Amino acid sequence: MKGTKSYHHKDLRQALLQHAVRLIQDEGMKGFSMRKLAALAGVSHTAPYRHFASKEELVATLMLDGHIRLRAAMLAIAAATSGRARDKLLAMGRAYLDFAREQPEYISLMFSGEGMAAAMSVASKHSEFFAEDSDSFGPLEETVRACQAEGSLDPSSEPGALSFAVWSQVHGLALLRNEGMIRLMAAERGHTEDDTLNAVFAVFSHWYGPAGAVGGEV
Amino acid sequence: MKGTKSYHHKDLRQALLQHAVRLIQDEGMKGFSMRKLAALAGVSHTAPYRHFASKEELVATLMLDGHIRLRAAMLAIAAATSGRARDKLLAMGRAYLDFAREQPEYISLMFSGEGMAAAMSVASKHSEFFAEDSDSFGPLEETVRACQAEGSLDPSSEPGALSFAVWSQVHGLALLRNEGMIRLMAAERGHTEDDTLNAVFAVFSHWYGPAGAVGGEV
DNA sequence: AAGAGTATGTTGACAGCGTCAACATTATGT
DNA sequence: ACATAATGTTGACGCTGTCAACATACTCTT
Repeated sequence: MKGTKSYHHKDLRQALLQHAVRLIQDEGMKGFSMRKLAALAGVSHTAPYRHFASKEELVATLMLDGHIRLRAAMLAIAAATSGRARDKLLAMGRAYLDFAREQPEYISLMFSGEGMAAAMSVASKHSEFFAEDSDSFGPLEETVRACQAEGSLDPSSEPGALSFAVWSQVHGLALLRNEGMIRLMAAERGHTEDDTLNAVFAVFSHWYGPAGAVGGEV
Repeated sequence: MKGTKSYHHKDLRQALLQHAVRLIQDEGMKGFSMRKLAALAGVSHTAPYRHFASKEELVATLMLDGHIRLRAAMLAIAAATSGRARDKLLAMGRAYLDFAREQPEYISLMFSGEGMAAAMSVASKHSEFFAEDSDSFGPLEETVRACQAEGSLDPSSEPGALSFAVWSQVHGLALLRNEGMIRLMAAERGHTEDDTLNAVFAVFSHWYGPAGAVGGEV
């Protein structure tokens, strides 16, 4: 076999995406460059342009990938959680936070400035962006509806707005954590970050419904 | 007078910061460069380095500035709102959203990646960062405590966690809006962005307390 | 008032960046 | 087998952040 790996790489593209994730996690968005990426993959500095029209498009692809993973993680935890929809919803929130913690650069890329702008400008050309399987909001909304049906979330609220409210708080919490705000505040008060997160989550779950026991940890 | 403006500018620094805000709002973080900024201020491309050690430090300064403004806006609206603490809290949330809308680049700079990283690395050298008057969280927490005292927020929750929960949701909502998520979703459902925002806010206020009328608009 | 010292601004250079054009090599379909 | 497309390389361009060396203007001591 030997795999004469000169010239044709077959398949780059995938290798580039993988290396990109690692590069971003190692050096942050600041230190991420096409040329480093190319070097990492062992190709010359313009080879990536045979697979991505621009850095923007590569980043957008990465972002789409992140949404697919996030959606998958939330669906998985929802399926694995037996019991009331309310428990599923809280578990999904935890999954969101976990994802944000384990792949901080992914999340900040998916939602913050660069990624979103890139995705928007690319989505107008390639319609496969924003396909169903990258929709990480849909599953959340479904679960919210289920909560309303079982009475653990106010049935009189409009489901879309309610879902957005839930998304907002877990998204906000995830970002504030990623930005170090929680660690900062927790330290000032002599708490651990995890304790603070759990306390905030308890507040959420207290808001959500007529209560009941809440399990799980961050 | 004539103002022979050659050489000494007196005072650059301030002029640079002002031009920076406009530049960022015009071209976004992507198109913001030290050299453009210098050109805008009518000085040569390294002049800014007499006032800021690096681009990072300039951005961090801008971010600090944003926090000061945000805090001021929230304090102002709180002072201008008469009535229950609960109304003050909601008004502060609106102010947060307004600030995020009017200065989207400011907010995304203040909280997202670049700004935060810059601030952290600069804060270790210049201790005036994170002074009291840039603390936009403190006033929020105070109001939350007042809400607990008057009974419009659950008194049994730990005030810090409760405040964080409130911050998380308004912060998340602001960012999701800035990233275009709300416009996207609202459009899909045939609503306006403002209607959606109001609906989400209604959910928040419904969660917050034993209810009561909620006024104001986005 | 004179001159020293400092604060501020300029010029020129450097490496690294994203991207384009021209060219080289390999894979594929007939 | 050969034409053609797909993929990779080399070299160049203008832009970026930042450094070193130099120029000019303000300020303070005497």
